[in-house]
Amino acid sequence: MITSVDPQLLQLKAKLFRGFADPSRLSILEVLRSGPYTVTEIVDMTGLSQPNVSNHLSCLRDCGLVIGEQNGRQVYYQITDDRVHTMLQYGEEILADSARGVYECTRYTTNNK
Amino acid sequence: MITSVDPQLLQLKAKLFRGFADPSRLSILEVLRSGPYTVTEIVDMTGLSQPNVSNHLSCLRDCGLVIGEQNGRQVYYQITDDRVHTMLQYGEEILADSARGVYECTRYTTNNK
DNA sequence: CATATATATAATTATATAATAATATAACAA
DNA sequence: TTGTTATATTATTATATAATTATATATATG
Repeated sequence: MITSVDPQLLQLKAKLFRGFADPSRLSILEVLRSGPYTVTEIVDMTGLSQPNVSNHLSCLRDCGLVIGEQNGRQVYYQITDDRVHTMLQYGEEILADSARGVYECTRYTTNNK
Repeated sequence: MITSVDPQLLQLKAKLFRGFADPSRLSILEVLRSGPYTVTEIVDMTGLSQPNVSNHLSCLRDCGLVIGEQNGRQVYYQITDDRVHTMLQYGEEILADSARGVYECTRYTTNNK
């Protein structure tokens, strides 16, 4: 066994990607793709409950994917990093391509049923 | 409520990102970053059990992140798409930066305790 | 053919986590 | 102060999922 990678780093990285790995959090990130919004705005735009949005936002904060800035009693959340945008974009593209891939697969592969 | 995004697409995207969102799968992807390997090789390199690796590989296949090519009784797995490499890379970078960000945060922000 | 090897699958169990309901905190307004 | 709004937190429950054990399948070899 050649465990090449630090288990703690793996845990951290997995946690980071978990930020993207839930439909509710993705819908929040999709909203934030177009700019900063308050929690209430996110609640309205996603249709998720307020505590649910707050919980997911705290998860996204912990993952380092978004930051919240308090302004009076509102908190404006935004995506921290352009790479987050890129990853969301790549996610879409890979999905589109792998859907196409599945289709092509039925034409070109030899050993599937 | 302005549900801007198709829930089914969200599910699919979340599923795609789930591929990256587990330490065991990440360790498999890390192995595959350096090229195609058989299941047995991945088992040896990660220290995970064979059925566990097979299960995770089937998950990664479903997510469209890897493909397996059968060669005799071995199956060589490889990453499907360069964007997968990039996303792994970005994951690392965001992690590094957010760690740095947390540090900088204590110096530059005004409204945190 | 019988046996060994490589991989996959199924069933089970333990754990993690998403959603909900209820409540708390904090900022503002009357 | 009291009430209201915005957000966060906590506890609970239901569900999803990772790991394990055992077994199945499929490919090779003698």
